[in-house]
Amino acid sequence: MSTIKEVASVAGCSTATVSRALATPEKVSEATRARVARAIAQVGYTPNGAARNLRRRESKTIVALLPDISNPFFSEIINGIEEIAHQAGYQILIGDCERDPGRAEAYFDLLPANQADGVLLLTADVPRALVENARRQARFPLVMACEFFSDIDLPTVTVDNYRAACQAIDYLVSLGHRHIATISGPAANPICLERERGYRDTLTAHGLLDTARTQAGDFGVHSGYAQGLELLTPSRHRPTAIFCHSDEMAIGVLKAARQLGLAVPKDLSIVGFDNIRLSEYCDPELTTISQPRPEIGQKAMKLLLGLIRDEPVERHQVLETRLIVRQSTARPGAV
Amino acid sequence: MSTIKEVASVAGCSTATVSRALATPEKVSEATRARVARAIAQVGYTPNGAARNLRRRESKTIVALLPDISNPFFSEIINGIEEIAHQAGYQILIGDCERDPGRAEAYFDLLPANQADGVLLLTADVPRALVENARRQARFPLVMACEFFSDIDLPTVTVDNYRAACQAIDYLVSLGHRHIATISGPAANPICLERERGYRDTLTAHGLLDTARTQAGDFGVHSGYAQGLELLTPSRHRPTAIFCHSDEMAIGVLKAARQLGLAVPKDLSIVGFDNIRLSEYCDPELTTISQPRPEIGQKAMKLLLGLIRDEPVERHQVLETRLIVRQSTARPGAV
DNA sequence: CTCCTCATTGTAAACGATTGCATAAAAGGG
DNA sequence: CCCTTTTATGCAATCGTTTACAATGAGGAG
Repeated sequence: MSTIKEVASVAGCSTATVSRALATPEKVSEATRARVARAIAQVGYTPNGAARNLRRRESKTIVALLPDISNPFFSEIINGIEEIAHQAGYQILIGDCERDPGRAEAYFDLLPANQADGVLLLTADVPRALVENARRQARFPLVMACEFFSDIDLPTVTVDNYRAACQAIDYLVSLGHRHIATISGPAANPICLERERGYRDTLTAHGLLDTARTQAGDFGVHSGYAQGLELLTPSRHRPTAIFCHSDEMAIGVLKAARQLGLAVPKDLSIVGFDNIRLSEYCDPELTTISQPRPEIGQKAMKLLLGLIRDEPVERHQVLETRLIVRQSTARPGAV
Repeated sequence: MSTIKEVASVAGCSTATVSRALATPEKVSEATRARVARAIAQVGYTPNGAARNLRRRESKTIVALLPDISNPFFSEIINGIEEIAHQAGYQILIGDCERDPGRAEAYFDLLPANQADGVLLLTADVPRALVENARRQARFPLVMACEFFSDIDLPTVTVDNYRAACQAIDYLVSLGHRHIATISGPAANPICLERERGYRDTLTAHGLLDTARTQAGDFGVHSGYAQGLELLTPSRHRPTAIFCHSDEMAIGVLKAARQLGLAVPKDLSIVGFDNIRLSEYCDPELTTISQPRPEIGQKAMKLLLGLIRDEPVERHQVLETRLIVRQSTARPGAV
């Protein structure tokens, strides 16, 4: 509540000196610095952020836009983001956009309003006009992580979704599976398209393309369950393995299989994606593809900082995934 | 990037009029309002938030402090908070404090810095000095949700943890269980103490107090697993039912039971807490206590808004829980 | 002793909005 | 037609910092 003026008068110096004592202590004499420190403690001074932001024309805040806070997949990415952000003195405003696209716009508007210095976009599901508009502005540091736009070249941090899918499918084929289905995320999602491409290319390489079958979900556990029922309901060609684009959906499939009396992995192998914490605690434990989530967050934040500071940056960073084999996969029919 | 001055000059009026056209349109003539609107569109004006915050002495931002973002339990509460907050034109800064208490302090410091107008505390695990200090300040709107301090009277929104526990234990006793153990959250946590009290009182009421046994976890799935193993490893008095203070821990117990060859619910009944989404997708589906999460968030945010606006408020709000019976509970030994 | 440099501090002008007060014009009342 | 009220607008101070620039004094070089 007290201002820099009061500190200055108590310390017996000008406000400029107080300001410098805080921002650039090396420019202030030892003695003055001490007096200022004492005065600050005495009056209980906290610099007014709004005034500082106004004057400095920066907010030390960045916006992280998520498709869905409640998806546990994102929380560890956020942790990575926060770690780097706080080190650099930035705050994070987390925005959830799932409900309506108006939300996203409100968050983007914080940038010209000097309420945010950059945007970290963790979803491609925002009105593209926003993004295109942003790119046109001179100062609008924007980084995408995890997802991306296939036709707009933005700085990105992603994993190699194509290769990850190839790896999963290769593994299933090597176990002897010949009917491998996929439950993907939203059909138009670029990362899902990449994974789908990996899936189909790998099947093709093994001469199995004609058995390909994909259902689109939404990454959520319920859609996994629903699409799982769809795929597994008795038919001529019931798949013996399902590759899911998220662990949550894989857990949904687990329930569908249980309900239909199919044993996992004996009658059905399942591969998930993300390696969320609970994937080790379901029954059977999930074979899945692990993404380096904290690292994605860290790299994305570092990239954004680079853009904000106008430093040269590596605009496209691709991180490694890892196939983690647990108990939800086996040779078809094996005990 | 353009300022109110440019708008004013284009619209041919003073900055005061532009400001009023935006903030209190009814005080500006129809014609001027239109000219201003056109000018704004023409120069692409967005009001500078920092300047506004400085002048208005408010930030339209509130801080929500969580123990752990990655806990799915909180995300729906956040949704409730956001809903109300956005309606009222507020932004939410989500703070994760788990790692170190310094974090919490940094967030609290935003208030005197005019960077936040209030704090929504979703954890009691912050240095109490912060809270006590906050209470002493004149303007420091602070609301607790879910958790609370037993010895500091702050405005709160909670559920009746005592009654919820009673209900769960009553139900287990009514099924015929005589050895009911508990896996609680952190031992010193007030809500856990409440639940523990409900647990013990109910056992006492049924003359079963001597069979009480509690292990402390940390709400996380791994601690449920570890404490589950502890409780279930063969001994003279293996419990036939376990009441867990979170669904995640219940899922951990499920794994422990599986590993020890115990069938749920035949050999062991399990009751969780929170009714997270995945509780319906594990095997067996979890009997649990549902908390009205979005409503907790909404009520807490409304309460905080009331405090910010200096309106009369209901300082302590208690919401209802509901026991949801699914398949993880049964009569002991029943098929 | 003079001049220059450097370290330290102060002065005052921004930053971009909001708003109390004053003023002018229009409307209403008698 | 004059006086009062209302409506619409402008003027200018203000919010609390930061920072370019100027000023001061001390110390060193010549």
